[in-house]
Amino acid sequence: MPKSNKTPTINDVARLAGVSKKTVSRVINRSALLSEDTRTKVEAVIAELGYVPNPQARALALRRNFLLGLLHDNPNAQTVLKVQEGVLDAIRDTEFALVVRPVDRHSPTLIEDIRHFLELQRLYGVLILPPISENDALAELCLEMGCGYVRMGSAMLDDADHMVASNDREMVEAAVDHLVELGHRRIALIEGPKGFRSAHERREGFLAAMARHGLVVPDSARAPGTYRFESGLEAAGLLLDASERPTAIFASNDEMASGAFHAARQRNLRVPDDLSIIGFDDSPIAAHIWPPMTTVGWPVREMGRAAALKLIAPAEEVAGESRFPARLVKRQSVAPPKA
Amino acid sequence: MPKSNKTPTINDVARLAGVSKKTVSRVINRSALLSEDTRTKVEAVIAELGYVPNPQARALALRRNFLLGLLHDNPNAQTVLKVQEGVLDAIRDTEFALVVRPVDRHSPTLIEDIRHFLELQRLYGVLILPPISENDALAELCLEMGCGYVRMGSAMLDDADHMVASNDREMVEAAVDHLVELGHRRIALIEGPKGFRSAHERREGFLAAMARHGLVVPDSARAPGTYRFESGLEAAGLLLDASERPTAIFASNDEMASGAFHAARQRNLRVPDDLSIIGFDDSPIAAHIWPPMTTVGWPVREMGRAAALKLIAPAEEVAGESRFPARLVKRQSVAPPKA
DNA sequence: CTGAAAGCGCTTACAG
DNA sequence: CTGAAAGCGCTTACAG
Repeated sequence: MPKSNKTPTINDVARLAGVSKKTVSRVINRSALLSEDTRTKVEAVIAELGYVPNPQARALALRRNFLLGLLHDNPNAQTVLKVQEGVLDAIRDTEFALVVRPVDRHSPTLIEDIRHFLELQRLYGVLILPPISENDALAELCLEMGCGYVRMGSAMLDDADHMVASNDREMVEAAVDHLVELGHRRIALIEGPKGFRSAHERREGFLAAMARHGLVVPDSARAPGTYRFESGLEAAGLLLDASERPTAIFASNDEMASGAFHAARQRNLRVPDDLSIIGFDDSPIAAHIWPPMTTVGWPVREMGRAAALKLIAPAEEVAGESRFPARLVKRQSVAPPKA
Repeated sequence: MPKSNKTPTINDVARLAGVSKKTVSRVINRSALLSEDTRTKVEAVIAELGYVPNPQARALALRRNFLLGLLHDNPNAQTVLKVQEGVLDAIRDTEFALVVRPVDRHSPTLIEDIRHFLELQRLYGVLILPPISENDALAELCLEMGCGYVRMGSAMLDDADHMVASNDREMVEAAVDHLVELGHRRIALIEGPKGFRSAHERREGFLAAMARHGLVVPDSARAPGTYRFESGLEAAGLLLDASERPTAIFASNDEMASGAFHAARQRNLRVPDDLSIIGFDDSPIAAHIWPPMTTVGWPVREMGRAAALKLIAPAEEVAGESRFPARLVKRQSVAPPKA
């Protein structure tokens, strides 16, 4: 018997099962070349001893850690945390752990920093959140370093094994359809920042739906934003002060939509009576602002879970899914336009 | 010369420097027993080769990983993420990485789950966020497992080496003082959930300040909450429908304060003209709600950084600090009461 | 299908 | 102040 005050090692298992360490190793790693008898016998001893392979030793021998990395540039605290929860759902009761790594997408040494990080930590794989998930050089780096990766984003930027995406474009179309059905014709857009694929997708969805309905979008009905609250406030100000005031605004995310609420209030415009507003993300503020905001919600946690499974259990069914539909969450910031 | 296509190991350094591996190891680990000459020579070779010790190998030999863990029960996404940023500030350019571990404080197997986690991952140390940082059994577990730990919280629950705390009680007193100075007398409290130390501290601060000003707090001026938006809405409803309506409300966090804003609006009460509101946390919603909310902000990121430094560099100056003063962030949800 | 030997890249007693 | 040997707990070729 192994000394009971120490955690058992592969040697203890081998001795008690009467096999070599190598055979125990084969059981741990689910090698196919094993007689059913041997496997059963070894598994019994493993269970009896409560043996768990030491991750540090495996990491050294395999030159690969049992760690998943989360690379992000803090787009939104709530999103990052939900992704973390999703990843945790996937790795619960496995030997994997989650390492987080916030980065600065504007750093000139971004790629080199991450290269060093991957080299040092020898991660099993990384999940990359938008907007840095849109950086192809980063994906190539992972490939080159032999590090698994899955990108999260608003459109399929990579093959299904390396991508988990929402359907932003379609959902914004649906949001515009919703406004048009209620009778809105002058619908304005607050755009996301240049260089963000999600901003691009949402704008294209908006313009496509407007075109489909035969509605024109004058320049005065489009305003740039940065995804930040202040930019939404400013953009909505521009939109609302135009000669042809819109009856509805689609803001490319909830934070900017919140800014639009403020801009409306500053002009004594009531939401939704005088102005309908739709946001995107279904972040907490959408439910907590007054009146509660209609917005597009996407399954962040599920996407995080699926992304992690693609990395650690590609055979599982969920791991095969790459497209995750969002949905329109109807609340009280939308009403028919006043006659 | 080592093969240039491989990352250099301690053997390469030893050979080139003409010393034993052990001596190189001493340099890496900053052993005191080393001649200045040897140290300089070895450091030169390390720099030339760009040698970085392999963390996996060190982890195996030391039975300890160069990983910091973040144990939390998702009190607030923004807070968790800011702590992560603070920790990253501390471990930047070190060999440490940050592992996150959300837990469920209500799980009956909480301690056993964490024990297993610590046993498996052999973390260097963990940072524990409130409210689970208030769990003494958890701290004892860390001690027992030989895992460093630092708790974050609203009061000193442990000695300075294991604690980083804000001064919630004082700050709530300051918030009440502010209201009293403006002329408020009927000030109500929305409490945080039972069992949260922060809720306790904030309530005690509130009551102490009211007593100091000689103001009574009838039962009708205290309402329970859960730190969630909905509970703030409900609690404020109770408070505002009481016969002696308060002219100001202190809510124990911003989320509940946001609920109070809604409750006021539902009753056609204007903030701050008819009702002043102060929250706690300085979360994004405080700045984005209308009107912008006066609240207590605490230095979450700095506290995260200090906590991490206590773990990895106890000698550094910042690592010695344990008390982190919050401050009152004055915005527009507070005004003198109407005559 | 199974095993003995060597190795992953470090550190820990133990000497000297 | 410095080093040779053994060990941390696994896996990888290589045999058989």
